Amino acid sequence: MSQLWRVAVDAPMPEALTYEAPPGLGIHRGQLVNVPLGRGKRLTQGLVLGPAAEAPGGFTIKSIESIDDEHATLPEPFVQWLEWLSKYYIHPPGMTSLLAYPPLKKQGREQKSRKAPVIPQVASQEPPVLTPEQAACIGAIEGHEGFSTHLVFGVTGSGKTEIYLRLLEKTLEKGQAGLVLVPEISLTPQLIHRFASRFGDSIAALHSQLTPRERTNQWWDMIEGRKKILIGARSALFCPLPNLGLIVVDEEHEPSFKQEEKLKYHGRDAAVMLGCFHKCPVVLGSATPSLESWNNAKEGKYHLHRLRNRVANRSLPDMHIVDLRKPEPPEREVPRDLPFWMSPRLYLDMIDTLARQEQAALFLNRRGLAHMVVCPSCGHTRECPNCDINLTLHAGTHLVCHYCDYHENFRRKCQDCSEGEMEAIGLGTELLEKDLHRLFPGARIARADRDEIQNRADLEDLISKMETGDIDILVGTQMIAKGLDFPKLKLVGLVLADIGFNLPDFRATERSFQLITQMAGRSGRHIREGEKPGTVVVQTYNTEHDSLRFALHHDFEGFAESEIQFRGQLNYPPSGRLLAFRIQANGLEKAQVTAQRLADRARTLQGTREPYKGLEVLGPAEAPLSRIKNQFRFQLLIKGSRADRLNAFARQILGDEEWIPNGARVLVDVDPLSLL
DNA sequence: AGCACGCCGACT
DNA sequence: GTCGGCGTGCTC
Repeated sequence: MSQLWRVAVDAPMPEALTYEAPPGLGIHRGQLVNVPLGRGKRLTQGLVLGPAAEAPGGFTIKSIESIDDEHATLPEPFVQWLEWLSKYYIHPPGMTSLLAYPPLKKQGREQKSRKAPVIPQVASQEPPVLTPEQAACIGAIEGHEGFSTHLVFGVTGSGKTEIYLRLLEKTLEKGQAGLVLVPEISLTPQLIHRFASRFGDSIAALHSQLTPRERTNQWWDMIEGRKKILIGARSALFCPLPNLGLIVVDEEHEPSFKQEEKLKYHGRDAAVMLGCFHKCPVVLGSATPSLESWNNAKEGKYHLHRLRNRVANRSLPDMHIVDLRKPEPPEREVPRDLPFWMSPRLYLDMIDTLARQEQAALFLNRRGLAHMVVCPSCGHTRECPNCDINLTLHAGTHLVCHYCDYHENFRRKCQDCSEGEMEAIGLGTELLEKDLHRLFPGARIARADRDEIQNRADLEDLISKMETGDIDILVGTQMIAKGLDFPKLKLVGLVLADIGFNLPDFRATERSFQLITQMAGRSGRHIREGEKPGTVVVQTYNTEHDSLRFALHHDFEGFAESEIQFRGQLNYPPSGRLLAFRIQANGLEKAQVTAQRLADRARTLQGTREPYKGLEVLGPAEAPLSRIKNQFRFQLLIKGSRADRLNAFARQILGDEEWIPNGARVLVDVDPLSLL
């Protein structure tokens, strides 16, 4: 009898399929092969995972058609990593494995392209002199052999990038390849430029703006060793680099590292595992580390490296918190008709900034705005008695918890101070811009939000206008908080910090803290020692909020300690682990029935197995965006303390999936970041 | 996912 | 009569 092989085929099969190898075809693990699948003469690609012990019943075993000779056998550590991804995130092994190949065939001969090259030619630059802190950090990381994970915790401007560059230099000297992951948003030409000025044409890049052809060419440049350092968004992990020597994850706290569809992996966590299989160091960097990473560092799983000082002794900005409930009387006269969102303090700071020919940026987090209910006189918001997260307003009549489905009627009168009337606040960047034109006639105002900035070119244009000083006031959402570095920007205003606090998500406080700290980092980045530092004004109805108390003093560690302790009380990450089931169906009834059946299966299973009794099953609850294009959505949350147990539990609940009604879908999100 | 099969409406 | 719409189901 000929040899049987397990092949992970490019189809949504929960397991690899079994094929036989025709004589003479030298099959081994890690090869890409073509196999017949289904009744027609369809051929599909698949990754050979290994020999099969025995033939499964009920199938006539088919033969592997051929070996795909365009692609060499994947490195063994990489195959192990793919298997881990598939198991950990409960995703079909074939659909996971096939992500490791480029979208197009290899280009025979280099074509002449009129498009600008992916990596620009730039003049090389002398490396700056390292600060003692930077040198110590590099030395400490280099002191480790094989796999280790390092969290570089350094305030904005403390020179984390220089540390990555030096470590990458050493990696190249050893003849190894380096992988640098950054959030898509910060993968700008400026960043690639900076790397190119140090490593010349040893750089390849992968990001969403590349055409399939460019992507394929970059992939081969790395695989065949013409390029040594790959910079990319999370998907760059799937380029099977031979001889990988270092992985860097910059801004490791960024939520965009989590893929929210298909294989719902976290780029940072997947990077750590890839380093583990490759036995190479992984360096995570952030000014506001995720609490997951911070906790791992505190528990000794990651090595912590602190950079406490900004390079060239640049000072941190002054932070001011403005209480919108009772703004302080202004020092000087202000117009009587200031809009409610503009405190006298912010107004005067803007006047002064503009008078000095410096720039101001106003930031408004628009997400979740429609649902936000706040008491204007005391700042109170209603929380769920079971989940300790804010309730959201539905149809203007009742408040709902999206974790446990708790309902209560919406009462106008504030139940905390019995004075104010709870109200939903409406505010958008367009309104801000309109008011600003009235308040600062003649000022050049630019708006940066999803409506104004549609693509990379728009963002480039905005950046260059900020750099040349063609903009006086910048108004925007999320996107202006990240990674931008403008020398003339001296005042940053956070218009309404509360919007971030009140999202119905246990990570809301963490997000707020990160956002405030990031915004603060934008202000006065290029101030020299002795000069007046930049200014940050944070307006809020809730001055006592934890994220503000700590951000005010640039105290990440204090914040992390307090927040981790709070999360621990309710077993939220990083103390506990979460797993979310997402239920979707084309009818409300069907979605509801499926969700209930799933919950019943979960609770029944919990009763039968001792180790599952420590898990918590929450829900099912209607998802906040409960209907999208007539797809009705519910979710079921599982809380536990151990990832392996949650994983096993989820697999058993799903079982053979035969119980799922036709037209309904049950998706698993392991370590969900967003519960919205 | 992708492809075959199946069971109903408007065409030469 | 049959061409083709896309809902349903299966793949070692």
